Amino acid sequence: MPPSVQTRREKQKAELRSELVEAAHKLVQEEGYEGLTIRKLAKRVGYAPMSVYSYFADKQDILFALAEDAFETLARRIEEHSSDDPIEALQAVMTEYAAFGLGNPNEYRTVFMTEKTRLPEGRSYEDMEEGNPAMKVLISRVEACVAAGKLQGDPRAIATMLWAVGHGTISLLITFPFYPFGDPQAFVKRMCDLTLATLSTQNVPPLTETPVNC
Amino acid sequence: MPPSVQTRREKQKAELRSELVEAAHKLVQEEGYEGLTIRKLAKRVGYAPMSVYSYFADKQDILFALAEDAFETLARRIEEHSSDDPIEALQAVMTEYAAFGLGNPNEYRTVFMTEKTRLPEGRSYEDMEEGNPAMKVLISRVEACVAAGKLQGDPRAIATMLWAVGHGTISLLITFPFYPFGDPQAFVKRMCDLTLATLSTQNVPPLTETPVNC
DNA sequence: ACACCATACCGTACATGTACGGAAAGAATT
DNA sequence: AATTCTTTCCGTACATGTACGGTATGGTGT
Repeated sequence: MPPSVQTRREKQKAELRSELVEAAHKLVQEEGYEGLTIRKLAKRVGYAPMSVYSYFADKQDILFALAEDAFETLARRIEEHSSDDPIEALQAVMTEYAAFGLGNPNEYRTVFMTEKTRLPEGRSYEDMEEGNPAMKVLISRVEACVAAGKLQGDPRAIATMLWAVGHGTISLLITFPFYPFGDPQAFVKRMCDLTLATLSTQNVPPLTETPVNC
Repeated sequence: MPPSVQTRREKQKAELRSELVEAAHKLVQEEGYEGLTIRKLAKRVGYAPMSVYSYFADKQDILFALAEDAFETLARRIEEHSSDDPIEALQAVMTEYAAFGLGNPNEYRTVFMTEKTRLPEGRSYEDMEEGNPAMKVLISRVEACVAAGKLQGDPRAIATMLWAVGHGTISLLITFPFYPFGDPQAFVKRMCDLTLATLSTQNVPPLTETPVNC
């Protein structure tokens, strides 16, 4: 079908939106995270403050757009760190994930530490999972481990459990920077090893099932 | 020493502070979490809005005071759920901790999911650890397990790792309520079992040390 | 050509957290 | 008793997020 008026308009709207995201990005770079305010952002692109709301539902939405960019960078960085050994490749995911979280605490927080009361704009959780490129890599590398016989069970369940461990570790490190975790990277590695050690010795059933014992 | 003027004043100040906390508590009960505003709170106790700041550094400080109350309740609830078997007693901590987090997401968030840039009022992390009664119980039950030979290694390190796992699990459940974790309690149990299984098979060195293997 | 309407943008207004300086009152010191 | 200091409380002011309604502009249907 030819580019209708409708689609041209949508394209223009998308362009303006990404222009706003870019401006927001610069603002954060220049003035830090809390230097990003709706009014400043609007002034930057020559709009009235309220006009920003034509492109973003609320401020959270802007932060989320920024964070999504960051997570694409993360995914790329993860894919640069791979290995022939599927377990090592999996460990690399955790390591890079942790390095990213510790290096970009604000982005990490907006994506993983603010409640998702509503999924953003009618997406299912699957879209969300596919939407987060980092999570996508995690799952695929878990699948590789399962395929290689290094892990056994349901890949999604394994990935979710790894996610929980990784997230717990990173978010504690971010939230309690003064707590004596020792070297952050070492702590991450320990947690990661701990989890993989057990996961590799047992079959992991899918998540919907309730475990048998007790 | 006799109660000086100084101490009487401090006592009165503390009373007024807890009066404010109580009022805040009622406000939250009546109007929900975001119904708690400085202005409403001040009006409730007959002060001008700014006077609240004589008793609390900022709004976060109020939320924290509320959350501390909640965590004392949690600690009491945990101590009601014990067991002769130290491992079971430890599992009970995790179970109650999870139930609490899922049942009081707001309190959980303010305590464990908002950055602690500064420790509140010159406390060390140890005070903070001692200050959180739930964490205190966790550590003591870990120590019991170590004493009974069910776990081996540094109790603080073990407790911290358990904390990381528990926190990761709970905060994901809170943050992504729509993600298909399956039954929350079952997921928590799985994570807990997973961790304890491995921890029980290996010696856990203190946190300050870096693990030997690469 | 005309009326209609969706869309994009804006102006105003409000509730909120909180910085700042001031006032009042009581304690401490002289 | 007079003065100075400290503590408590407040009034004002500002930046912020955002709700609401208005307006203009350009495309659509008659």
